[in-house]
Amino acid sequence: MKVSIQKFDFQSDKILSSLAPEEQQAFLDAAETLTFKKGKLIFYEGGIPTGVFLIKEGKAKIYKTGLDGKDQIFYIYKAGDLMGYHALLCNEHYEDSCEALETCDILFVSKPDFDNLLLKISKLQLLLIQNMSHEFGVMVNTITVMAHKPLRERLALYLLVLQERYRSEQTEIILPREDLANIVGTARESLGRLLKEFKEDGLIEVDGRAITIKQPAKLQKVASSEYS
Amino acid sequence: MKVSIQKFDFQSDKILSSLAPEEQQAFLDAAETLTFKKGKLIFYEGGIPTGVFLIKEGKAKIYKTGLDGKDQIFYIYKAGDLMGYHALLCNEHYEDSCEALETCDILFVSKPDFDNLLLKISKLQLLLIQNMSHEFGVMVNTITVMAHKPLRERLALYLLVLQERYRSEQTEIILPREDLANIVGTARESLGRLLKEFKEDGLIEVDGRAITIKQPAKLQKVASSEYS
DNA sequence: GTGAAAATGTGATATATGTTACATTTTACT
DNA sequence: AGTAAAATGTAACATATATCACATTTTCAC
Repeated sequence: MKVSIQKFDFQSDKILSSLAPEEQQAFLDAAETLTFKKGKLIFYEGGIPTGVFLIKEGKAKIYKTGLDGKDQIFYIYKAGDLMGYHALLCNEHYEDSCEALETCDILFVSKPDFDNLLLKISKLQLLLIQNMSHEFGVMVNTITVMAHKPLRERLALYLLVLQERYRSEQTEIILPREDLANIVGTARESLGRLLKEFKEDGLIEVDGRAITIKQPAKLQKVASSEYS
Repeated sequence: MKVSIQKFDFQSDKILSSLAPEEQQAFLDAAETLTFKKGKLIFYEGGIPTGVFLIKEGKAKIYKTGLDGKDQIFYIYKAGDLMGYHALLCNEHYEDSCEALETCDILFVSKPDFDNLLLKISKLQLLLIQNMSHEFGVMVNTITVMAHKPLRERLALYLLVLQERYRSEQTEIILPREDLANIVGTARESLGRLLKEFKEDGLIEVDGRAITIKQPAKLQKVASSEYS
């Protein structure tokens, strides 16, 4: 059975984009713009949430550092995505950290202002509910993949997922090997070996850090445990 | 660093129990009672949600079947827990399946009735938001554990988690080995071997299917990568 | 209670992936 | 542009865990 890529997409751009123009404007009015340079932390595990973040420009990774010091990356947010609202909404400390992968322009709305928006824009609560219940399904799929799929299939799958997420902006996947390894859940060295194999099989093309998918259909098959 | 058990608990009993008595009554009034015998499916992956479920009596597992035919269990729900609302709320098909682990008495509220409750009980939306954002953190932790922790630590952790969840009703963990393996994310045989080790080390006691934790503190250490 | 079916225990074996160590290349800062 | 620091490639090796095959026990239905 084919694995569907959309089942790994949070659709975090849908919350804001589903609001009416004047409601979106209310959000913009409440926001201030912050800039995070590459490598800077936007929020971090254990920290206390003070608001929500909307990426205007750039990409950021959400991850968690395990006891062994290795990171697990759950998601790469891109321009248009709303993020950092989970811990805020349940009044808990952040369970995860968020780091800018490149220079990011970010709209920040403080907790009081966001609470205000929640009251003023009745639809917003419903959109959050819809989005988080969708995210739950994504997490369920992610856990299944991590726990059961062998590395080769995980890599094939996540290459497709990343490609899809980057598609609107660029055709290649540009990401440090270590980050890619931490998405797929493996060691940097094992990742390298497999990338080489994929390259030799003509599934992808590699140019330094940039990975281009050449045969998505075949990659799909690998991701779905159907390889010759 | 110590792994905290509560970070793996959905707190799915909190939604209903946080409502005022008359609001809870409204829920009860909208519900009908269904009984599922052991092994029966309450809902299943790919199915279309028609309502939500509250367990009155019994336990149920939420799981997903991988392409390889092996199940991954995410959660064991028990009496008092509300479940099955994610797919309903985002208008998607179920991503997971739910099966009764023992005979379950379940309160079912149909989608139209639940929508009604959402309108009538303003607090309910907020409680759902709070709960799902909390669940997100649990999922984040679960993925990290699955991707990074070795089997021994995962088993120690989940024994503690299960013990905590069962605590109010019984002191032992009673679960088929296969289910336990599918929670921890391993093969039945590997699980068996490790249980034997734990038993020999005096960490647990095993009597047929029943597992009793004898040294929770030591198990904690194993779960936290601190074993001698 | 009894027997068939299911679940569990056990041991041998295979293998995927992590680990270690180091050479080489690329990146990014001044 | 030059250089130190970071990232990546490579190979040998170690090992945790899956797999397979089968004996044994337990469970459950009749």
